[in-house]
Amino acid sequence: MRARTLKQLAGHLDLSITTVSRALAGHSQIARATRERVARAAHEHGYVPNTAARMLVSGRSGFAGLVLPIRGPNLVDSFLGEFVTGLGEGLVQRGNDLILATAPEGQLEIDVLKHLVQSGRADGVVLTRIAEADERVSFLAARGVPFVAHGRMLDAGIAYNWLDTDGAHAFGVAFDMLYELGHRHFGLVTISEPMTFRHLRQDGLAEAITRRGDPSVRLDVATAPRFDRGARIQAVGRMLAGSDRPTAIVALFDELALTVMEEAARAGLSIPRDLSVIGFDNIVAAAYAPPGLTTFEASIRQCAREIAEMLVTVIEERPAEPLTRLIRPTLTARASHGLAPGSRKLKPQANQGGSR
Amino acid sequence: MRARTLKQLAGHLDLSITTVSRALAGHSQIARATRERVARAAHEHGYVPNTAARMLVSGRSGFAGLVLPIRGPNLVDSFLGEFVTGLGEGLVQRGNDLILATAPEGQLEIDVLKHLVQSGRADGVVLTRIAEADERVSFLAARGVPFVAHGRMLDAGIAYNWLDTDGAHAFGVAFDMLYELGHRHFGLVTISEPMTFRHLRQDGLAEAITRRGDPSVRLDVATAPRFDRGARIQAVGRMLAGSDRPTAIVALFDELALTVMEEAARAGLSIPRDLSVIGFDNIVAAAYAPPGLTTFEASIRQCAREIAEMLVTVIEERPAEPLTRLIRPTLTARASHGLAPGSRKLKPQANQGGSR
DNA sequence: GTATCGTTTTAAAACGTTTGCAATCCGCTC
DNA sequence: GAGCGGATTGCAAACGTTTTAAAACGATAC
Repeated sequence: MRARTLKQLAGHLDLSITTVSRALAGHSQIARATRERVARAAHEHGYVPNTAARMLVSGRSGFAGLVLPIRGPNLVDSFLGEFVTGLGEGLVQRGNDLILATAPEGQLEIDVLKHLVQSGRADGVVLTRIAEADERVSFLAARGVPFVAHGRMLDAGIAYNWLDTDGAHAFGVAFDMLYELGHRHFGLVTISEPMTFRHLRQDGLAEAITRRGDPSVRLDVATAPRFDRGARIQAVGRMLAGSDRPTAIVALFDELALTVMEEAARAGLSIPRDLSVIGFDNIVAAAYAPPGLTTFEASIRQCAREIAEMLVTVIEERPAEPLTRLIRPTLTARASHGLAPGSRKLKPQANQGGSR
Repeated sequence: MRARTLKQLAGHLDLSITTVSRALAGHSQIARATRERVARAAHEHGYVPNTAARMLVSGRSGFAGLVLPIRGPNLVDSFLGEFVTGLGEGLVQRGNDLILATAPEGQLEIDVLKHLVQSGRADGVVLTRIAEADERVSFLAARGVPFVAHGRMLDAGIAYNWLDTDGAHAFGVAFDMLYELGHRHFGLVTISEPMTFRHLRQDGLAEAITRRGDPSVRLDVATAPRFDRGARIQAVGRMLAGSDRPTAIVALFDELALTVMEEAARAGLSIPRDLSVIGFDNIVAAAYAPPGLTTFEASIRQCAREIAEMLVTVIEERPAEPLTRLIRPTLTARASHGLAPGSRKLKPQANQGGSR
C-alpha cells in the first residue's frame, strides 16, 4: 500500500521515476498539474526519500560531524549539552543534521575524525578545544574538508574558519573593574595545558595592566594541570598563604574560580571583603556557590549556533577567504567582587544585573 | 595516488572489486595471502569505505537516532551532555554512531522522528522524557522500528524496550531515612505535567508511608508547572508558611529541591535544623548550594550507555521479548537532612559518603 | 503533409558497495 | 589426457536516488 521508494510511487502514479523525482524537487520543466499530483500522492503515502541513495548520488551527506572524545568518568558538564543544542539549532535551519562520532578512550580523536570525513558521513566538521598547535586543523585544511573551529590556534600561519570568545577583552575589563575598586595586587589562576585561550586571556590581562601604567600593580600567577584537583588546590593555597597575598584573583575559568572560593573559605577569608574573585564561563554552579561568582559569559549555545551556520556556509559556498568571528563575552556581576580591603569607594558603582 | 574507492584500490592491486571487498571483509574464501596484501594496500592508501554505498546495499545505516527538541532559551542542563556521552560510549563499542536530529520550535518532535527513521538515517532511536501515554512509543512500536525508551509509560498495554531509574524505591528509602530521624510531617514538591516518573516516585513515597503504618505521619503535597518558576515559588512558599509546616520535604528532582532551599532561607529557616530537604538527580549545583543537597543519583551517563547497548541488541537481534531494565539510584548524602526539630537522636547515624 | 518549435516526459547511466552465481585455475586420479 | 574437485577469483545484478541526453507529443507555420 504505502510507497516506500520512488519506483513504487511512480508505479502508483503511472509515471516514470524521473518525472516523480523531478516533480518532488520542484523542477519547473514538469507540468504544474503533474507536480501537484505527485506531491499529493507522496504526502498520502508518507513517502520519504532514502538518504543513502541521495548521499551516494549527490556526494553529500547532509551531516555535520562532531567528534566526542571520551576521557575519564569526570569531565561532563553542561558545555556539551549547550554546544550540541546550539549546533542542532543552527544546522536544522539549513536542512542539516548533526552526527556525533565517539572517540573511545584508547582511540585518537584525529583517527575518528579522519574516518568520519573520509567515509563521507560528514560534509564538514566542528572542532572544539583547539590547542596552541592543532593537528586536526592542519589535517582538515590540507584535505580541503570544510570545518569551523571553536577557538584559535596560536600559530597564524594557516588559514581556517573559526569562532572564538574574546577572552583577552574580558580579562582586560575584569582588570579595569577591579582596579577601579582599588585593587593593586592581583592573582591569576591558570592551567598548564597548551590551550590558546590561556594565552589570550593572560595577555589580555597583561595588556590592560600595561595600558594602565601604574607601577604599583602586581600580578601573581598560579598554575596547575587542568584535571589535577590536588595540584590545583595546592597552587591556590600557596597563592592565598601569608599576608602578602593578592586582594583580587582572576581565574581562567569558573571551575578554577570555585576552587579559589573554597580555599579562601577554608583559609578564613571572606569574599568579597578580603578577596575578590572573578571567573569565566558562567557555569551553573557559579550562581549557587556562595556568595555568587562574578564571571563572564559568552552563550555557548549561541556561539554553537553561529558555528553551525558558518559551517553550512563553508560547505555550500566554499568561500575563498576564511570566515572568522570574535564574540565579546558579557559580564555577569554577582557578589564575589568588591572594594579592595582598606580602600574607600570614591565613585559609587553598584553591581549591575547579577542573576541566576 | 590515494585510492578513494574500491574500484581504484582494485585497479592498483590488479584484482576485481569483488575480491577486494571480500578480502577487506575478511571472508575465508579469499586466499590468506591476498587478504593480507589487500589489507596492507588499503591501509597505505588510507582507504575508507563509502558509508552511503554501504547503507544503500545493506539497508542499515549504522546510526542510532536521538531527537533533540528545541524549546525556549532556558532548558539546557548537564543532562543532555551526560546522556549523549553515555550513548556515544555505548554505541561506539558496537560500531555505531549517534545522529542528532533537531526538532526546531515550531515542528513536532514526532514528525522529526518519523522522518528520521523513514529516510533510513537511523536504524533505531532512543526516546527520552516518556510521558504517561506517549505517541512516539505507539508509533515506533506499530512500525516495528527498534527503539529503547528512557523511562516508562503508565499504560502497560503495549510492549516496548525501556530503561528507567527506580524512583519509587528511592523515595521509599528517603522516607524511611527521614522517619528514622524523627520526622512525621512530610512535604512533597512535585510538578503538574503528566510524566510517569512523577507518579512512580509519589507512589513509592506513599507506599513507604503505608508500609510503616504509623497514623501520625502526615504528607502535604505542593504542585506547580515544571517551567513556571513563579508558580513553583508560590507553591513552595505556601507549604513553608505557618508553624504547622512539614519538617522534611522531598522534591521530585533537584531543581525543585533547590527552590525549596532558597525559599526556606528566605523564610529564615535553617537547613537542616528546621527543615530537611532531599532531592533527586544530583545535578552539579546540588553540591554547591549551601549546605549541600542530599539527593539520589542514577548516573545518567551509565544509564545512557546501557540504553545504547540495549538498542544495538534490539537492532541486531530483534528479540521477541522486550528488554527492560530498572536501575536503583544511590543516595548521595550531604548536609540538607538531619534530625527532626525537637527529636533526640537515639542511634547515632552519620551522614555517609557525601561528596562532590 | 511536412518541418519546426516548445512543452512535457522518459530511458539509461551513474554513484560505491555487497553478494549470488559462475568461471577459472591447479593438482589429482583413473 | 580427460575428468574431477577444491580453492580462488570475477561478472553482473542490486540497493534508490539524481541527472544527462533524448524521445514523444501537440501545436503552429509553411
